[in-house]
Amino acid sequence: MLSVQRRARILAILESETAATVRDLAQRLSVAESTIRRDLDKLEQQNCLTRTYGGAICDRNGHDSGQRNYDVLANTHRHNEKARIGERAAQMIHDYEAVFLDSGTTIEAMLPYLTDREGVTVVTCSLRIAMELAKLPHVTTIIVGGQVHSQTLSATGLLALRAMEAFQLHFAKAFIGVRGVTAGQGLTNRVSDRIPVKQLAMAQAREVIVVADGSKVGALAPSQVAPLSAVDCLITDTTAPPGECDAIRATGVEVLVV
Amino acid sequence: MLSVQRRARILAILESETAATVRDLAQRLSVAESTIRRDLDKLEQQNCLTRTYGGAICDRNGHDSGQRNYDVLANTHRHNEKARIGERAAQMIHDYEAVFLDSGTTIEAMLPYLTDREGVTVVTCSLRIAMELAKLPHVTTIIVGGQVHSQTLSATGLLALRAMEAFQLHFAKAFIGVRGVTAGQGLTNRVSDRIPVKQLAMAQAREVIVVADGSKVGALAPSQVAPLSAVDCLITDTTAPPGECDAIRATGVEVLVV
DNA sequence: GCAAACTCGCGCAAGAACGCGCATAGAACT
DNA sequence: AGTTCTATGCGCGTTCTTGCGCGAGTTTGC
Repeated sequence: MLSVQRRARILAILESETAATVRDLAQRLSVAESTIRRDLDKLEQQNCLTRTYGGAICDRNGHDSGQRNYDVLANTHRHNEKARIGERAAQMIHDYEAVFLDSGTTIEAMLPYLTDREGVTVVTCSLRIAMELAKLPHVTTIIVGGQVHSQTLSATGLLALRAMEAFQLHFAKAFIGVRGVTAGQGLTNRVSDRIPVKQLAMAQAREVIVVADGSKVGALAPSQVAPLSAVDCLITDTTAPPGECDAIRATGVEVLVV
Repeated sequence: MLSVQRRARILAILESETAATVRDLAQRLSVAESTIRRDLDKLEQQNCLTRTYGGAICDRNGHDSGQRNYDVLANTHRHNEKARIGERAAQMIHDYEAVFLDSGTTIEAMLPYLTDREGVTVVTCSLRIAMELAKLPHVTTIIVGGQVHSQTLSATGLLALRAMEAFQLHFAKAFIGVRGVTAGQGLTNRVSDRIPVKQLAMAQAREVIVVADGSKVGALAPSQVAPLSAVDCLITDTTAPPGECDAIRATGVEVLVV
């Protein structure tokens, strides 16, 4: 076996098991422990893993590890809810459609359920979503340009608007994530130059679908993104206050509780 | 059997099995190991594969983890050279400058040396570079929009051109990576819709810096990106053929060998 | 807080792979 | 027929990888 192959296997093992000991790797690959140590050193130099005493841990998602920690911390107890919302939202994307995907963890929860789509065109402002989708062979992925927002890793600002205008894109559906949804104030969000991007995407879409976990329903954020009249469908989970769901439904928005 | 037939079989084997040893290839093709080594050298020159100690791995790999493997495996023995090129190139970026960074592993090697810059604006078509740079607080990162190329994870095509035009950006310096640099044919690359993006970035830059490891110097790829007259500086390593370096220097390009 | 067990880094030696020069064989050209 | 050129195989010195042993450093458990 080539040394590069052995290193690739080490990475593969680490990726699937997150961590491994030097001894275990040496046994599984039938080489001396010192060889494994040398391999781990080299791979660490290339930022592929992080060396620890007695083994190594995976660096996969190195760039988004901070974000991922954030995700994990913020959403541990809601993980199942988000996955269900993502699955339901993904069902609304049909083969050969063009859709817009906003940035955000709830939108990202759709990605695992898009692997079998054919001929779908996805436009997104999220670098993370774009990188994930680029793996799928039957999906055309288009990233919106613009200034990169370091927290959300998405394209924002005036340049993003200009890029979207220059692309002259139209979507069958736009999937939007927000911080708050209420019957009275509609969609609200933190003050951010990501808001105009959401607005433009909604304007260019035939159908607007908002995804929001239960904690967002009835919540109010400082800046209004759009009134509910601009929304066709809201997908949320069973932790959403039923009263608010009914009130939103009364404005003509289809509310799906999963 | 003709030598070209044998090389074609080597490529076929590599493509289906990703990697192979010199010994294995010699046995399967019934020739001496030295012959296989010569074949692998030639095929590497043509960027068809990447030589490793004891064998070779395939360059053209499927999507999935192909890119990652390519990065990790292909650059093991060149790691130091690339890092040196990256360091030297990064030195050319000064505080409060606006620069364009192309996609590619050699360009990515610049990133570790940009952590202490102040007020730099970086425009890039590479999702990976954009994600890395977004971590840096004192750097403004702008991603070019467009269709995402799955192998390189970069924005390409007509949409990328439109985005760059809409942004109306100008750069102090553009850092470009290519597959081949020769005194006669200038910059050459694989046929790809990434080429117009490189060309536009070069046109918008006051100074064009090409980064290319030694294997690219004197190498020829099928499609011309630009003549050398469009280039101000070439940064390469000591493995570059000195004769070609001199010939490139004679055309007025500053050649830095690190 | 200390000892035992474990892990690490380093140097060394054996074996594998490499590059290079040279000789041979066949093809192409004169 | 002779010459030149290219491709191939072989031998040899060099370089690289790997495994092992040992002293030093680190973790664990009492």
